[in-house]
Amino acid sequence: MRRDVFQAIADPTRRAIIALIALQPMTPNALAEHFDTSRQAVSKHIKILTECELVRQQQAGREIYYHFNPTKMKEIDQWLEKFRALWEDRFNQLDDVLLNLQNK
Amino acid sequence: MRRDVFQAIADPTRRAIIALIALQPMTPNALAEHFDTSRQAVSKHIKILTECELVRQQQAGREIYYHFNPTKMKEIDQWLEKFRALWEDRFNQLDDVLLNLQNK
DNA sequence: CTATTATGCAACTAATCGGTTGCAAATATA
DNA sequence: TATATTTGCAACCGATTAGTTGCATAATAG
Repeated sequence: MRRDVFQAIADPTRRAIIALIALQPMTPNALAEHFDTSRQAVSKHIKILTECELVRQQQAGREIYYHFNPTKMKEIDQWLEKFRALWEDRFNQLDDVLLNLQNK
Repeated sequence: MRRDVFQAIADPTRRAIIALIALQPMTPNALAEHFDTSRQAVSKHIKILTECELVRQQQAGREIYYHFNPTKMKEIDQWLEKFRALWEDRFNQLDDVLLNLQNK
C-alpha cells in the first residue's frame, strides 16, 4: 500500500509514537503502555509509519525495536520551505508596524 | 467542528489548494478549474482549511476570495522543530564520514 | 423584472480509518 | 518438552472521509 508522510503524521497517536521513539528505540509492547489503546492498535500505527519510512525496525530475538528515521521528516520540512518565506515576510511587516509605532 | 492543521494538510488536494492560493487569492470556482473534481468538493476542502484557519475569506460582491494564512502553518514548523536537530545530527555524522573518506 | 452566475448547505454513498478480538508463529523460560 | 511472552496478521465494526447530486440564496447582467 502506498503511504504518504503527510497522512502518516495526521493522526495524533502516530505523532506521539514518533515523539517517543525519537528519544529512544522502543518495542510495540513498551509503546502500547503509553497509550490508552490495545497493542494491536499501536502495531497498526507502527505499520503505517514503517510503510512511509518514518520508522525502521531492528530485530532483537523475539523483540522488535522501532527506530525513528529523521531523514523522511525532511520531506515535510521541504514542503514547508515554500511557505516559510511567506510567514517570515509577515513577521517583517509586523516588525515595520512596530517600528512605525515606536517612532511616533 | 474542531479541526487539526495536521489533518488538514494530509489531503493532497488541500495541499494543492494551499499552494495555489499562496500565490494569489482565488475564488472556489477558479480553484475548481485546477482539479478533476466538482466545485462542491473543492468548497468542502476550503471549508476544512478555513475551520483550521489555514485559509481566510474576503467577500467581493457574490465572489469570495480565499487567502492563505501562513501564520497557522507555523504550528507544523514548530512541531518539526523538535526533530530538526535529529536530522541535522545525521547530516553532521554524514559529513564526518565524508571527511574520513577524504583523509584516506 | 428575469435570467444567469457564484456560492454554501444538506443528503447520500463508497472507501478508508482507527479501533477491537482472535489466532498463529517464533522466541524465551521453567 | 511444556509454557509463557512478543509480535504480526486477518476479520470484523462503527465513525469519518472525500466525493457526488440537488437545491436554496444572494449578487450581477440583460
